[in-house]
Order: sequence, then C-alpha cells, then structure tokens
Amino acid sequence: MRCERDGYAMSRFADVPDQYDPDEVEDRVFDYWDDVDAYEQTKQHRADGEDFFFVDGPPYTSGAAHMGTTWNKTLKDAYIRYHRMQGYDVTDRPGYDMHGLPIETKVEEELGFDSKKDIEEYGEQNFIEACKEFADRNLEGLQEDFQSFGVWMDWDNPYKTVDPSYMEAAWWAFDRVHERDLVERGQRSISQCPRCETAIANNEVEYDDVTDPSIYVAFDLDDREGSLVVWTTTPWTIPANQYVAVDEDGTYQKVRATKGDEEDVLYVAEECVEDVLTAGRYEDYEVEETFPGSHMLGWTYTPPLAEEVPANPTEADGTHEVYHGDWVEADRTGLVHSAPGHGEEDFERGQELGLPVFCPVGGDGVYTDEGGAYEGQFVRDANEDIIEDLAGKGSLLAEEEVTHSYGHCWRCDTGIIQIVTDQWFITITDVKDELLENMNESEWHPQWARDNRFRDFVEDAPDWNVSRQRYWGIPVPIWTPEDWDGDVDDVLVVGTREELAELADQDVDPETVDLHKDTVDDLTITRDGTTYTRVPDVFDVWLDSSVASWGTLDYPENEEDFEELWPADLIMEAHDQTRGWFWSQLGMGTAALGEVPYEEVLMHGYANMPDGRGMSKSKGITIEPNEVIEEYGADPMRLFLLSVSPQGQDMRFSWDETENMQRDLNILWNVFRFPRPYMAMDDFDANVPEPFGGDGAGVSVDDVALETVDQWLLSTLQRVKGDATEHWEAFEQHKALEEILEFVTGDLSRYYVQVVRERMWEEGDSESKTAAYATLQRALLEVTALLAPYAPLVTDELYQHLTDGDAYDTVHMCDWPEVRERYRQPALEDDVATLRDIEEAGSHARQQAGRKLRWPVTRIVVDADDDRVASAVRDHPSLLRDRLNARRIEVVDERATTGASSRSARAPT
RNA sequence: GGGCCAGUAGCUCAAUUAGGUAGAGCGCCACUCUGAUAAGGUGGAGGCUUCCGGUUCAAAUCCGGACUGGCCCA
Repeated sequence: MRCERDGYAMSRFADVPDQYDPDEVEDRVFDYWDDVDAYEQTKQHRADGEDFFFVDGPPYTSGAAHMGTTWNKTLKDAYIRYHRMQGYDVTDRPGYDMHGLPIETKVEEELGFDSKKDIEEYGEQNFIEACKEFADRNLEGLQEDFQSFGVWMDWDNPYKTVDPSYMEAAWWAFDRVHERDLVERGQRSISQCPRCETAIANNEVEYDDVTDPSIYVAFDLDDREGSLVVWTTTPWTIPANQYVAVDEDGTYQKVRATKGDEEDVLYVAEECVEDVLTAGRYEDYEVEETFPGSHMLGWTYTPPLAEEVPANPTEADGTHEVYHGDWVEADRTGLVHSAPGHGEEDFERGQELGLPVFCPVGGDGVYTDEGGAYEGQFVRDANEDIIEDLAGKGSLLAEEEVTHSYGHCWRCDTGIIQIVTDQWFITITDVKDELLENMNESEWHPQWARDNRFRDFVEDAPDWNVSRQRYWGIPVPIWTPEDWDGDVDDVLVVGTREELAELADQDVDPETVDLHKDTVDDLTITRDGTTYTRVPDVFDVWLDSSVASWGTLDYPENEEDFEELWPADLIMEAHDQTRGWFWSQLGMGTAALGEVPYEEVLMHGYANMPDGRGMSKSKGITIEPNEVIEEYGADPMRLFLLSVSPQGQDMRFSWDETENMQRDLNILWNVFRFPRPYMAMDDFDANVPEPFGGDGAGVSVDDVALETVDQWLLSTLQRVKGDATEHWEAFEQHKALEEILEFVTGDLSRYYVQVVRERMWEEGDSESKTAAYATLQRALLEVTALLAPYAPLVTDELYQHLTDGDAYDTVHMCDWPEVRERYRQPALEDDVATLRDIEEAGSHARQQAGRKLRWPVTRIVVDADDDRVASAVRDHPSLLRDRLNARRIEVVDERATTGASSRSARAPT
C-alpha cells in the first residue's frame, strides 16, 4: 500500500485539484512514475505475455525532435501501450541512427573544415571521435524530447548504430549477402559530391533550380560534309565525349544554313531544325535531305577538343561514332552528346557497345592529367575555357543560359557531378522477383502505399551502391589481396568481431574492439602467404538502419531473441521512408536472409503547418513540440496528434484543435470530479474490477439496482469499447478517439451527469444514489483505461484517484477494456436517443414559452410519428418526466394532431 | 517532366464503398442556467463541396482536364 508521496496524497475522494492543469499533472505524474517505476512494472507485468516485436525506426541524431518525429513517436507509444493493454510483451527498444555524411558535414562546419584535406590533417581518429560526440550529444537531446511527452520506450538501453554490437549486425548481413553472390565491385556512373568527395546515393540527391550554360556544339563529320549538332548544359563533359546518340526511328534532316557569307551543313532532328537555326542566328536555310536516324548510325566525327584532351582514346575501336540510344528524344537537337565516363545512360550504353570509359575528372571535381589543357581546373570553372575553345574552333553554334533543376548534395548543397568510379554494390536487381514477392508478404496500412508507391519504387530500384569514401560510418568489411584483379570471389568478407580476431594479423580482443575505420584500417589478414588489406570505404548510412530488425536484438551476438522474435510484427514511419527504411530493410532482408524483415507497416504522413505548407527548420517555418507542450500540455498535444488519421495522409497541425483536446480533457476532469464529494460524504466503497488492477471488492454495478439511465450508460459504453477496439485493430486509432471523446462529452457529461445529479443530492442511504455512484465509477475507470494510450499522464492521475491507490501502480498495467455482452441493450440505446430528442424539443418548447426548467408543468404532450417513439416514451416515463420537470407525459397519435412535427413536444398546460 | 496522396463550414473531419436535398464536434453570435461553472441548456449565422468541362432525370461522389499543397522519382 502506498500512502503519500511528495504531496501526492491519495486519500479517498480527496485532494483533487479544482481544475485540469496539464502542467501540474505532468509534474506530478512524471515524479510519480519515477517513484513507483511505473514503466518497469508495466513491462514486467506483461513479461509472460505473447511476444510482440515492434521495431523502432531510428531517428537520425543530427538535431532535436520536430513535430514529425514527435507525431511518429507518439503513434509508436500509443500503439505500444495499446498492445501492452491487450496483453502482449512488446519489444520497445528505441534506436538512433548515428553515422553518416549529414553528421560529418555538421562536424566539419563546427570545426571550420572545407574539404577532406582538413579532415586528414585533423586526423581520422580525432574526426571520428568528434562525430561520435556530436551524435551522442544529439541523442541525449532526443531522448529528453521523447520523454517530455510521455513516450515509454526502453530509454536506458537504446540501440545505437555506432555500437560495435550493432555494427557487427551490418557486417554479418553483408557477409551473408556476399555468400549469396550479391556483392559486386564495379564501375558505375554515380552521383558524386565534389566537396564531400564521395559517392552519394540517388536518393541523397536534392534537386534545385540553377542557371547553367546551354550550348549547341557542332561535331565535324569525318567522311562527309557538315556536322552533327549536339546540345548540353555541362560543357565540362565535352572533353570526355565518346559517341553521339540518335533515335534510329526518329526523323532527321540535313540542312544547309547561311548567315552572312558563312554557310554550314548541319544534321539535326526534323522537329528541332527551326529552334536550332534560330539559336545559331542563321538567316536562311534549306533542307537538303530527310531520313531516319538509322541512316546516320556508324557515321564518325572528330571530337572538337581532341587537341586539348589528347588522352581521350580517339583511336580506340568504335569511338566518336553515331549510335542508337533508347533515351534519345527530339528535344533541343535530337542528337545527344554522350560521355560514358560521366552520364549514367551514356555509361550503360557505352558498356553495351564496348566503348572505353574515359573520365578525366577526379572525385573532387577537378580535371586530372587526363584532362589535358584543363588539368587542375574545377569542372564548373572550366566551362568558360571550354566554351571559349569551342568558339575558337568554330564549333560553338550558340551559347545561351538555361534555368533547370539540377542535383545537389543533400548535405552541403554542392552541385553534384556524374562520374564513373569503382564502387561496391549489392546487386539487388538480381533478386528483383524475390523482392517483389517478399514485398507482398508484408501487410501495409494503407494498402495503396504498398501496391502503388512502394511497388513502383521496388520495380525501378537499381543496384545499391553501398560504398562511401568517407570516415564516419560502418567500415565495409572487405579485405582484398595484394595485386587483386577485381574478382569478388577472391576477397575476404569478415562477418563478426570473433572472426576478425581470428583472422587479423594483429591482436584483437573481440570483446572490446571498436569497429570504426581508424581501428580496422590498420588490421591486415594473411592467408596462404598473401596479405589482405581492408578497402578504405565505409557503408552508405542507409545500410546501417537496414539491419535494424536484427541489430535491435543484438544479433548475431545474441541469437536467442532473434530465433524467437524475428521478423518484426510492426513498424511505423512516415511516407518518405518508402524510399528509405521500408525499402532498405526489404532490400537487405531479402539479400541477406531471403525474407522481408517486417510483417506489418503503418505508413503515416508528414506534419505540416496549419496552412498546409511543409515545415522547414531552415526556413524558420516550424511549430516546435515544446511550444505546444508549454501552451496546452503534453496530453492535449498527443490527443491532437492521435486524432488525425495515421494512414498515409499528411497532418496539418492545429492550435485550435489542440486547445479543443485540452477542453475535452477538462470536461473529463470535471465529470470525474463531480461525484467525489458525494461519494466521500457517503463513504462509498468504490469497486475496481480485476482487469483494472483491483481486487473486485466494493460496490460494483452488479451489486446495485441499476436504473434505466445507468443501464443505458453501461450499454453505450460497451458499444464504444467494441467500436474503439475495432478501430485500433484497423490502425485507425483516431476514429476510436473520436468515439471515446464523444462518449465523454456527449453521453457522460452532457447527459448522464445531468440526469443523475439529483440522485446525488439524496440524503442518507439511497439505493438510487449508490447505483449512480457505482455506474459512474465503472464508466470513469473504463474511459480512463480507454484513453490511457492517448493521454498517458492525466489518465494515470485519474486512475490513482479512482482506485485510491488500491490497484496497479499505474493505469498502463490495466487490460484493454473488454466488451461485456450482458450490459448491452441496443433497444434501450435507441429509446434513450429518442428520449433525448424529445427532451431537446421539450426544452425548446419551454424556452419559447418562457417557462424555465425549474417551473414544473402539469403535462407535456409528445406528438409521436411512429410506434417506436411512442413506446420509448411509454416505457421510460419517469426519465422524461424528470428531465422536463413535468407532472405528466402524454403521447398523442399523429393522426389526432396536425401541424406539429415528429418527436416534438408541446409544453405546458 | 513522371508517379502517388489530398483539397467539403473559421478549425478538425463525416458523407465518396453501390450517384438521390451536404452533416457532426469545436469555435463564433444572441439568449439562458448557476449544488462539475474554463461545465450545462435553447436558438442562430456560416458551404457555388478548389476550379473548368463531360456522363446522368440527378454528381461532393463517376469520367476528363486544370489549379493548389504534400511526399517520392528524374
């Protein structure tokens, strides 16, 4: 038994503050939770329940919780609480995504770094340490943020993607993927951030409008008069030109054009002739020939910058020729300058054609010595020289500017460049069918998210470039032999710390080894006389969270939980994760284990501003969760967040609705407070049934003579519980909330309390009064439990009062309220609905007649238009009589009266 | 540029599944009550259902097209 704690007195029916003050409730309940270890007790309480494996999508530790993460964690918390109340032993380990380029760039900013050189000078180890500190700092902030609105997860034991045990989960998975022959090293055209000097994934590219040169260039044909006209916005790729692509089915023309004394013969697509010649400021032209693109295949030309860039393999077979390209459209000129060393399509077609890959640009965006005349220049800076050189040779037909959307690094906003480099891939395109099959094994809410959005993404997904040329990440666990020829079968992939210790030439303690780059880079492996060294890359940070479903269980270090729990029963994230975590988990799960690692997905939306705009911290367009908590409280904020659909649709934050939620909680508070003085006076022995943590003693609704309205309330409550449960099971907790709140404000407050007030005022012993007490007690207990997942703080305080501390230590240990069929009386619910309508009509009549409710009237005449109305009145005469303060209620058959509408009541005679 | 989702009262949402006069709660205004009073009661204002076309006796709903917002992709 508890008694008093820090002024939180529990004596029966006493000390309930007059008003609902969310701030004070929060203070009291947070302290109380600490005092009684409410969270630990609740978990312990369900320890023997059926397992429910929820996996937390780890938020990235580069900032504070915003409204989106707040909504996300509130949803997770509510569903975890609901499942616990349903008896499940729920896995609730929170996670944090702590590696990656975003943190590196923030740390670089803090340290005032501009490039990789600064990092190298500072020292890899120091830099990694700084990144870890940064991530840890933010993690602490997030933990506090999440707890500030009552989220119950295992805060003492979060999974961190930077812990060796977690990193090992990624190594293990990658080893599996390698065993399944899905790891490949190869050249690909990738997006490269020249500032961060690393490859970035397509989904890390952000598109912004920029102004670029727009040039038309003539490539002189070798064996015939005239030139091919190509168009590009990246003059810096001209040095790497290898071929020109046309559409073999398109229509092209040979045009003889003149300006002044000058005469040029140009080849362009028919549809583009007009525009090209206008751009080139030609005065006149004549079409000499019209033919399909196929006619031009095999024509050769001399690249205009051959002299400036001698390294361009001009002599190689098949270079500087015209080929067909599927992607070519009659846009601009209809002939596409192609550089297999840069563009993705250019590269792939070039591979098909067996053309050399010539990329004279380094990872920093600077021309290498292969860049010839442009060596040492940053590509964008070289544009000017290149355009000038082209003009000098008479190859520049036109120079304009164009504003178009262009890819930028998601972190540092530097314009990306396409270059071909060696990267490590997981070739998920080899298991595309399996991915699609596995995808269908998972159930999504809403379903269209899977069948439209996600399917499209999976179908189009290219191989996954998992390597990054950076520092703060999980090192790629590949060791390559000296003089490696590039065959992946010859590399060593290390799957665990144990294995690393066994293989490494140096002493490694698997218990304490840190797996970060600064540690493992120095480790070598010698096998059969050959020394292997680690590749320098780290993993794409998306790979980190892709292994969360086993990383959260510390697998492979701990095998037991994995065997029992995996795959996840449920995950829930916002719709941006279709390309993110939903995808990376499916990809990694399939590649490593052949399975999708989650069974159910709840995909919610984004938290937008009240006017519908997206929130943006950098633009200062945000509403911060702590502002809302300060203004209206944590419970009201949660109630609002949980009052909107969690299925795919964006939410507009609403201050008004949050205020309404506070108002509704205030009504609940008032209803709860109302009977307490009377109960105290009568020393009412309140009952707390066992599912609510009590011993079942005291006066329950089964021990008293329930009156009609009591029975009605209990019946309605059963309906609400039934509906609420159905809504929760369908992942529509917002509909459940709406019904519960409607019950509280509409049924409990507005009707039941009004009806039973007079019974409370009866002096001395009264069966009727006791029945009302028991009914209210029961209804309040159940409502409190129903609202516990939504408003965990205030409901716990109400619960303490309702149980007088003589039950569980927290409402969150209660079972989810069950429907009791024996209390159901649908006919009575209908009758009372009718009576309430009549009462309303009666009140109206009184109002119009100027007779206040305190003045009794001798009779009220109900003009019934059907039998059900008539019988409702006849079956419950006293209820209506009391409500309308009439001596007599009469029902008149509709045929006997005229002019009155149905269910109307006439006041007074 | 392409895909998906959304657009209904001041706010949050119903009604769209199978076309049939657009509803609720809150907020607002007026009146009222006063033994839960930041509660309760009665009445009221408030909508060309984003816009434009089409199908139909009939469209918020079905079809086509725009616009706006969100996410994703290029």
